[in-house]
Parts: sequence; structure tokens; C-alpha cells
Amino acid sequence: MYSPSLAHLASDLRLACMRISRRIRFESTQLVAPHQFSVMARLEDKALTPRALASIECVSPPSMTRTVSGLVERGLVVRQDDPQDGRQVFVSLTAQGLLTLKETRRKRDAWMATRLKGISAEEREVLVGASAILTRLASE
Amino acid sequence: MYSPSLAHLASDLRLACMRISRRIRFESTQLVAPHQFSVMARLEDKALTPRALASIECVSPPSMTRTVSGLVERGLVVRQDDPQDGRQVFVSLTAQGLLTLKETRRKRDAWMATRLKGISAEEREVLVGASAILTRLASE
DNA sequence: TATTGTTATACTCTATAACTATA
DNA sequence: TATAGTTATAGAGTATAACAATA
Repeated sequence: MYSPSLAHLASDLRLACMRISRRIRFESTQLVAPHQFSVMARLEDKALTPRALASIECVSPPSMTRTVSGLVERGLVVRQDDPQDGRQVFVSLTAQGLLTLKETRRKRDAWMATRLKGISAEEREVLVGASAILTRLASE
Repeated sequence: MYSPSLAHLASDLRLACMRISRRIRFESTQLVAPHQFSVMARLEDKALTPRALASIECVSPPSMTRTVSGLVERGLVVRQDDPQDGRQVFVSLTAQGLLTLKETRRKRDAWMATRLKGISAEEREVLVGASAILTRLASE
């Protein structure tokens, strides 16, 4: 197999990943806005304070106040006072929030699954290997 | 090689592509905002009208007016009257706009190239194959 | 005094509705 | 009258600065 330069591969692969990602974002009907989805995903494992969420998401505390307020109004998360520290508040997913999170993922996965139905067994094996490599690269 | 279900592969691959894409968007210093970059990329091959740009980018004509105005102020694109149809305007990249477009791509590609330096020759071959498949899937 | 969270205010990007110019 | 583009205005999301409550 012909092997292009590393720079060439980097460019092709980067563009392919970004195009796939863009199409998924555009075409998988959004139940919540991207910044809201991102916050909800952070809350899946455990409750977090608005400040922690702001830090993780690289936005200001006032912006996170607004985002959390929007999610509270929609019943997707709840605020709970910290009994230990009266200054703090914990934000956590509601049952409806968890459902919305899972439904959004299901729609996105379905977009990809539909495309994968048309490929050959050999190509599928290539993508299985690539998936593991890309996952590692994304977390480095 | 163990082959997971199609649904499983779809989910893993989708997540990997979106994570890669997200990190590139966050970590490759932005010379222009995402919506501005997207418009500039559309103008690389040929000049387009604001209406055509609005349609391609799925935004309203007034929003595109604003985006184009911002790019004009920064000297990255120019508006030119259509001599055939006085109602129309053509938007095209300036030399500086083309440079900015290329520099943005260079930074994004560099992010990926840095990650690819650490992988084995076998893994690289897998990614060469995957790149072609993903490019095809993204354009279907 | 330091920290957490919110409110006040302003800037940007988005949209719809209304307006101007041209076909 | 239909179309292209812009301007007017409003609704979100972002930010910084200022404020209230708690440690």
C-alpha cells in the first residue's frame, strides 16, 4: 500500500474527522444546545459545582450560571445546597436529563451506524482498528 | 481480530472523531471565528454571493451580511458589484484572506501531525486506510 | 480577607420583519 | 411583482465588574 507523508496523512485524517463531526452536529437533531449537552455530559458520573463546571468547560462563572439556569428551567438538572459549605451549590442531572443525554447520543450514533452499513467487511476491520487508535490520540 | 457489533463500532468511531475534532477546535489557536473560517473556506475556489453563502452555511441572509461585513473590516474578503445584475454582490477572498485560511489549516494539521509522530508504522497504515474511508463517509 | 455564586451590563452571533434598489 | 442585500430590532451566549453570602 502506498504510504503518504506524515504531513499528508495528518491533513487528510484531520479533515475527515472534522467533516464527520460537523455533519453529525448539523444533522443529528439537537435536543439541547451544544454547550448544554457538554455540561450535562460532565454531570453524568457525579454532581459538580458551577465553578468546577465553568473551569472544565473553559467559560466564566457567570456564563455557567446562565447555562445551568437554562437547564434547571427545562428540568434537566437540579441545584442542591451543599450542607457542608453554605457558599457552594451542587448541580446534578435529573432522570429526564439523563434520558436526554442518552437520546442525543443515540441519535448521533445512529447517524454513523447508517453510514457504516454500506461498507465492506475489510473496511469495517480497518475502522475498528482506527477507532482504537483515534480514541487514544484524542485522550493524549 | 475481534469485531464488535456495528452499533458498537459506530458509537466508538463517532465519539473518537468528535473528540479529535473538539480538541483541534479548542487547541489550535483561532485566527478567525469558526463561522468566519467556514465562509472563507467556501470562497477559496470561487466568489459567491451573500445569499449563496447564507444558503450553504444554513444561516439567514442578515446573519451572512454581518459575517461578511466583519471579514471585510478585517481585510480578509472583498465585496464586488456584479456588472450583469445590479442587485447582486460577489464576495471573494483577498490575498490576506487566503493566507489566513492556509495558516489556520496549517495549525490544525500540525496538531494532528504531532500526535501521529508517536504511532507505529502498522498503526499508521491503518489510519491511511481509515482516512480514505472516513472521507468517503463524510461526503456521502 | 478569600471564596462561591449571582446580578448588572455590554458585546457578538443568531433570527425575523421591514426597507431599498434592481430585474 | 419578485429577488438581492441591508438595516432595525430582539433573543441567546459570552465576557468583565460589582455585589451578597459564607468560610
